[in-house]
Amino acid sequence: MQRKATALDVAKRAGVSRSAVSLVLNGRGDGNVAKESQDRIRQAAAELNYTPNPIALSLRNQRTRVIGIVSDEVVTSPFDGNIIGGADDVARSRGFVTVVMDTELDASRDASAVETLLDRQVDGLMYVTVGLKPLDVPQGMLRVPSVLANCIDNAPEPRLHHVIPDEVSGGRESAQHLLGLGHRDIAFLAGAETSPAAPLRVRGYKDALAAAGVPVREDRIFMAGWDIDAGFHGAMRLLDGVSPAERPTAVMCANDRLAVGVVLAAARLGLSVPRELSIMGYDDEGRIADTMVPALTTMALPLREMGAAAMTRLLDQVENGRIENPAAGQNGGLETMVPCRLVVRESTGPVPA
Amino acid sequence: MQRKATALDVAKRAGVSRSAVSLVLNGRGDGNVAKESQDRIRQAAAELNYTPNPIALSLRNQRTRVIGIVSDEVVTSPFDGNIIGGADDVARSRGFVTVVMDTELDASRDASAVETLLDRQVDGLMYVTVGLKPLDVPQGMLRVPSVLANCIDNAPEPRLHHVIPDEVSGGRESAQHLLGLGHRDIAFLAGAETSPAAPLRVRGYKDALAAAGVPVREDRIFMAGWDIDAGFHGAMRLLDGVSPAERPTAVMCANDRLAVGVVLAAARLGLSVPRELSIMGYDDEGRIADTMVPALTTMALPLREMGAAAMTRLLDQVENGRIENPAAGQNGGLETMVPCRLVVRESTGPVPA
DNA sequence: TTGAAAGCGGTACCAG
DNA sequence: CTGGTACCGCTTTCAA
Repeated sequence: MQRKATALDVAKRAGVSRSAVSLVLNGRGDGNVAKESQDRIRQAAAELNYTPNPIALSLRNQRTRVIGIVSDEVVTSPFDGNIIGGADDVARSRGFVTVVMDTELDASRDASAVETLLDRQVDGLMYVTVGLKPLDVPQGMLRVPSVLANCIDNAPEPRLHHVIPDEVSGGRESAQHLLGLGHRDIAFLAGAETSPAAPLRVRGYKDALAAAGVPVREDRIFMAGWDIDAGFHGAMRLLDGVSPAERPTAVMCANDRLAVGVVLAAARLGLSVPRELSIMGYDDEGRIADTMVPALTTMALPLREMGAAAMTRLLDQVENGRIENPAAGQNGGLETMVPCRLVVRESTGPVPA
Repeated sequence: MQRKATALDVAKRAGVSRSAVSLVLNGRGDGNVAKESQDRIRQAAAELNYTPNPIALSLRNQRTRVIGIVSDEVVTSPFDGNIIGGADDVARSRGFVTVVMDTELDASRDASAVETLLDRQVDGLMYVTVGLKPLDVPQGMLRVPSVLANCIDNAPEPRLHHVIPDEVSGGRESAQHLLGLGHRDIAFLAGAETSPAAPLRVRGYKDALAAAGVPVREDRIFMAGWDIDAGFHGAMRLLDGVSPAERPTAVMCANDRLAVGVVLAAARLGLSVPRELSIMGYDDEGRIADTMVPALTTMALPLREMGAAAMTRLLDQVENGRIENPAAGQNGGLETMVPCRLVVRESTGPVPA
């Protein structure tokens, strides 16, 4: 395959000038170019398989139709990749291309990633994180339309719109599911305070209990961590050597990995799930929650929806030519909250008699 | 912040012409531009914070210093993201930018992703997959320097260089680890035939047994799948209701998730790991193998190294200007195999007396 | 209705 | 050693 056809090639073949080609192919032919020439141009373009060179377009128009996505570790970690998936769907469907740069949690790479992207003239920027967290927004993001997915502008006066999951109601609905099954003693392995998601989910959990008239016991809430071993040890503390009467009948976990640890502990202790103990996860992590034995009831994070919502918002801004950062408080709409979704599988059941 | 400085701005400030600026800043000043002008130019450039516009550069040079990475589902799945991490490290260190497009396993998006990237004039392409697999190479990849990571050109006459893990020796060394601990009856949950990795690991396993003079029992090898439930049910079949004498003393798994299932089954059955049963994983999946209880002994996939090797190879080609695809057999070097790495943790131990 | 020409930001060639 | 100029591919203005 030889060099790609240029507008000049098309013009020659159609016997017109480059300007005519440009006009016609951009829909501004009528009233400027003779109908007949228009046909010849379109035909020639088709024959030559012509598409304009995006680089020349970028240089000329000062717009690239590229959206830069900076992630803390979405690409390299096993989590939350679907935020990017959802974002990319929307971008592609609107004729944009996304380019992803992952800083692998090295905060010093944030600024340089943004600068690189800006240098390449991206039309907009999106920052995505694994797990809800506050973000020190790189300065450069304020120079083009930008949006935050799964993170929140960590500044006294937030400047960027963010799209996040509704963690409070996620925690609330998880607890409600368990309450609905008759459980009254529900422990909560709540992750770690280092993530803002943990306290929010705890708040939801407490709200639900309170609303149901069930007393909240602080000693039933553990901030242990996010991994399998934390779930295992937390569960052992809760269950090992404890008489059935004193033991919680259900354990809510702040993610599915904790729940795996709890299931494992239950197996070690000979406790049947969900007959003797109900266990809930959170996240609906692919190929964990659904393939666990028993399959985990969990609260699904709306990852694709979050990505899609964030990208939609961003592109609206880009296409409306709002080059300036949306001043805070402009219309109060600095936050989009996407609801989580309860997924009932087999690890939860009615409270034991 | 206003418009970025251009070469013209620098030229004006230094009192020279644009051409002089270009020469000096590209190191071709000596012998062409007076020493003194050179200093003024460099100074002016520094003051104005000048960097050349990459888009203009691309248009002019017909080279973008962008490498396109197409992935089947590396971004959106929890696996193998570190291949991209390793590749990106190398690219960045050599002044290239990578742009990743994930087709989310939709093969029909392959070609269009490649075309989009080509259209944007990437200097090279890399295709990355989750798990070793044959790849129907999109036509477009043959038009620029390209390389395959974790996949193999699925054509009668392979055309593209690929970088893959050495699965045979991975399987062999896994088995050798167990053999070394005294195990003689080692079962293997080998994934599924749909992946070429499975038979390769099986071959390594058989090689090791044969070399140690241990008879291979086909009924000890299960092709069950890749997920937790497959591991669980496979293990139950192997262990449940079987007398200690007839039971394997170790189970090798083709990935860490299977191993999680096996650990779970062992817990259900009251078998202590590794005292009564040794369990090995494969992959060294982050935050699974290392946080499992007990932590999994496993065979680590050299993901970062693979990404780095593939990118190094690709950039060498790009920079040597080898625009044509490297004809097969050119120097026999169409394959790079990277060794896996044994990681010993707590799920394996000496064979029970 | 058409085509010539300028300009986006560079690089590289070539007279002077 | 220097500055002018053409060109990369496209859009857009403007004169004919």
